[in-house]
Amino acid sequence: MARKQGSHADITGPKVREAALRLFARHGFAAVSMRQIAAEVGVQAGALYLYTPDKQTLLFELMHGHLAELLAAWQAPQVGPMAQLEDFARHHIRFHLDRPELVFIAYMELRNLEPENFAVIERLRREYEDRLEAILKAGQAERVFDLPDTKLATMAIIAMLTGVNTWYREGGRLDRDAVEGIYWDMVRKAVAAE
Amino acid sequence: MARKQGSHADITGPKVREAALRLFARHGFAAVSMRQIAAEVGVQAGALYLYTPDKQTLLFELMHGHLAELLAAWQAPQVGPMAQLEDFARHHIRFHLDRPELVFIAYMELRNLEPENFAVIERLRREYEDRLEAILKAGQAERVFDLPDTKLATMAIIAMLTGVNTWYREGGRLDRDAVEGIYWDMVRKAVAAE
DNA sequence: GGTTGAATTGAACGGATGTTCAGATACTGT
DNA sequence: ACAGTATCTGAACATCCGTTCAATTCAACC
Repeated sequence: MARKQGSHADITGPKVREAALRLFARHGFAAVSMRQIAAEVGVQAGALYLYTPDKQTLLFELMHGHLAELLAAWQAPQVGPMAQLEDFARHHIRFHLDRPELVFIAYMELRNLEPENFAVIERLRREYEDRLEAILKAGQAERVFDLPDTKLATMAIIAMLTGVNTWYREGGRLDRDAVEGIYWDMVRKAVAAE
Repeated sequence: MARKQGSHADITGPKVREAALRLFARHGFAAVSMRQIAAEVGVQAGALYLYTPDKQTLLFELMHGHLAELLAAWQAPQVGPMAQLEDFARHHIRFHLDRPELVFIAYMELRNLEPENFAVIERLRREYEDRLEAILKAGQAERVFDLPDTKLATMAIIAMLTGVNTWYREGGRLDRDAVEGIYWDMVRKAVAAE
């Protein structure tokens, strides 16, 4: 037996990535075997190697795609620093709540990347942080913000916003818009000139 | 050969936990083998089972010990909510910066806990969150704080404070006291009544 | 209708996994 | 000097791992 009816590369390919995403997020990269991924796709383990050169690349491409999309999805609007920061904060929450599994993997599986791949991912993450810091610096210069250290504020804000993913569940007490508003309120106050 | 000179349980036992801590933090629970831990201790894999019933328990006890110590190490001082919050924030940063490996494991390896162990750990974590929320609620009642949602503020503050561990490195641009002060400043402003 | 080639199987590779345990060793108390 | 026991080794267990590849099957094209 080989090749069941109607099976094609353009169907199996995405299914492999989706299965890997789901399983890596749930059990962790190291704890998931190629055979488990194959079973989820409905295929034998050997067939996976038509779609990825190896397990490591499967992980790397999930992370890389995620960060590339994150960077592509947002550009600072042509407004003042306060409005830019609000746009950034709201967009960050929305984008991350839409992709909980990718976010989880991108944070948790960094140590399972080979050094070369790790460097690529870290560069992209740094790029994202730099965008936020640029806003904070601009606001600091205009005395709209009052921050003792823009780099620390950058890290603090990103940690705080990404933290939403650890507790938010669909259908809970608050919907996304409400969460967005409440978090923006805290960010705004934390950075504002008094 | 067996039992080298001067080896005793009260030496090997802690060494096993230390090796597991170091290796789990660096490579992740699933990626570390009992043989690797044994090699780090300087012993054969079989000997580990004199000190732990299995690998899972080794992980659970590291996490449990960490959270038990976290809860034991801090009690709210008999002062107003603002001073309590400052004490909490500063203590949180200090405590977490002192134990980066335990903190890392306690956040990253939750999914590798068996359901029963997971429930225990989650209960302790929840207890810690509740302490912070109690402060926020008290401050809200006294109108010292102005928060649209104390539960979200709790999660936001903890995420922000714990985030320090992801970037802080000894000997960097800022020392612990400076970081503590800067973060407390942001927390204070974020929750303060305007 | 026969040929070609993409898609997949299933077996195999060497090696690693967590855990158990009989046997060997060295320290402790008498 | 001897016995007893705590500590550890080294081999074994069954099972899993990531990856490769010849053989097979099916769909599309001529």
